[in-house]
Amino acid sequence: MLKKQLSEIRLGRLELQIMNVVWDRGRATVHDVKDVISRGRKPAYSTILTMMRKLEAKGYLKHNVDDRTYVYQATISRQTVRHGVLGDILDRLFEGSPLLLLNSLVEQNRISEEEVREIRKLIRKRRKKK
Amino acid sequence: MLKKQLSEIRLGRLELQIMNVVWDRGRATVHDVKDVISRGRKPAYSTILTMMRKLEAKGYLKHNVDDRTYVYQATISRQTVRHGVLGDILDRLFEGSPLLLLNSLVEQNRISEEEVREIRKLIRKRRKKK
DNA sequence: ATGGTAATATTACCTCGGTAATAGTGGAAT
DNA sequence: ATTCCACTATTACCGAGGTAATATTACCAT
Repeated sequence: MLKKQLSEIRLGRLELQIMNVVWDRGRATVHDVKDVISRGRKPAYSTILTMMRKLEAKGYLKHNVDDRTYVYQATISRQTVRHGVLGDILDRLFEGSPLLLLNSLVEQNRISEEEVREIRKLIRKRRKKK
Repeated sequence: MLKKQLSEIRLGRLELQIMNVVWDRGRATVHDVKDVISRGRKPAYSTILTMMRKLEAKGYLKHNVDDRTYVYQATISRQTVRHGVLGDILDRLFEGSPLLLLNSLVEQNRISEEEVREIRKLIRKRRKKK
């Protein structure tokens, strides 16, 4: 498979914001993205345009022309990027150990008993599917 | 406190490798780091040197001179960086939801019943400490 | 046909991580 | 005193993410 190594997926802040909008909406124009993105200092239309072209050049987006307007869609799934990025920081910052990562989440009070119950559910569901 | 926002911590691949060596050893010279880092195309001594100077300029390292040689130490803890980076991708890629992140780990088969048991232990331990 | 409008295309620049060659410096050995 | 050695300091460059002004294009309305 020609599929790019997951660990090679690297997206900057703005790139990821753009991808998030496209993922959320399924399809999005430059204007759509510009309208959604608001973060203090909002990027200009031409900035978004440039970045979306670059994302397309990198193969993360593709576009169709609809009435003279480019409508972009993602060619890589959110899940794929999530897995790639997570695996990457797992390796680089947590010695490849999910437990260390989990521990960090616990220390930040981001996991409580409730989340633990949910995880168990997820695991059981997964086991059944297999 | 003047403490920099955690979400602003951004370390490149090589920077993180260097920090990892310094964290592991407590203190390290440029040579120490160079000796430890080996990743296919190994960086030149002067590359490590430059990066360590930059890390010091950014406030992540400091040095003492020992017999004419710079001995570096970290000024930011591994835990702090872990929390910062994790919080960052949590916000940017997982809608701030630890559960979505957990789900991603489960999908990658990085969490099984065993890890779940460990997490529960961690949480209980944490609760007791408080 | 022509001018306005709404889109994309082009171009240029900044910052930063990464890379490394080369220059400088100062103690040690002869 | 001179050379060598082992460091650090300086300098320069590349690629990529980010930023945006400006140019171009092409439809549409008059």
